[in-house]
Amino acid sequence: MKIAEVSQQYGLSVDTLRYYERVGLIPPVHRNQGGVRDYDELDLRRVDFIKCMRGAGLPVEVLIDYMELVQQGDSTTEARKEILIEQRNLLAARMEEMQKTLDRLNYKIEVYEKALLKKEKEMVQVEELMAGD
Amino acid sequence: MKIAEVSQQYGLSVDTLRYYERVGLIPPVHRNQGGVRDYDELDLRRVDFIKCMRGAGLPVEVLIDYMELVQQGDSTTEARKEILIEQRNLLAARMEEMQKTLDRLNYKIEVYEKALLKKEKEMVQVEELMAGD
DNA sequence: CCTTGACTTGGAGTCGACTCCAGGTGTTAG
DNA sequence: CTAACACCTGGAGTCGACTCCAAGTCAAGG
Repeated sequence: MKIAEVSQQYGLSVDTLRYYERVGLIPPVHRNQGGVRDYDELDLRRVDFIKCMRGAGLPVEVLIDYMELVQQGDSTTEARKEILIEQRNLLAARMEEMQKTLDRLNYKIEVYEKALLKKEKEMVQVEELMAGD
Repeated sequence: MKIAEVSQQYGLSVDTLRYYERVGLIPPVHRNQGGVRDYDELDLRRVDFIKCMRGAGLPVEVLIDYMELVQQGDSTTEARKEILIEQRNLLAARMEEMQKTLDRLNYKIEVYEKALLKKEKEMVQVEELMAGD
């Protein structure tokens, strides 16, 4: 699969895909004779993983470290697990914070809704008054 | 309350507090005779609100627009509500994405845990073999 | 009176994460 | 044979959100 198609499928720009590879977020992608990237199954799974992790805000640097360990093989399993655990905990913490913000937004929206309803009622009253009945 | 204390209490740097005010995220804070900021109750509530919203990743620009509407008074209630609804929806969407990532991280961590356990068992077996009993 | 320390401003610098560009190559269609 | 097109590279530019700095002011203590 060539880069344009991958870009389409995963919603990442071709620039971003090349950038990810350049900085080591994704190990060198398979190329055809002409030097053109031709993503295989494994490459795609990596793109998917990185897209997912980046989408949740995990820092590029951390993911680079992680992918480097993956490349180094079985001896790094423990270290990799530690990275994932730390990032999982950070992510959970961020989500809790966001939940509080979400609650606060919902509350404020409710308040606005009530205020708008009240305003509307008043308008009706004014109309009635002006209509004189 | 002076800026250093606000910074302490809310965990925002004094630079950030001044920056927020400069760009209009927080309306001009009350000053004492010497021109030194002296945050009152209302200022603090605004700091708290902005800190909360920024903490969840709402863009500074959107919040500036929102705060501007707040300053403009009651006629902007509807518009403000619309902003909050949109941001609430975006936030909820981001949280869903993050939940998927969280699940994926948890799954991967489990896999690593199992792999490490297996490795350990093998080590024990090797030890037993080498001990010869 | 002078120093110290917390404050002020305007403006420049940094950081993370892309995003864009110029100039070059390789394959396919006319 | 050449034009069009999708790809390539290295490097520069952009963007959002701070963060830092120099130079100045003011209030309190020695």
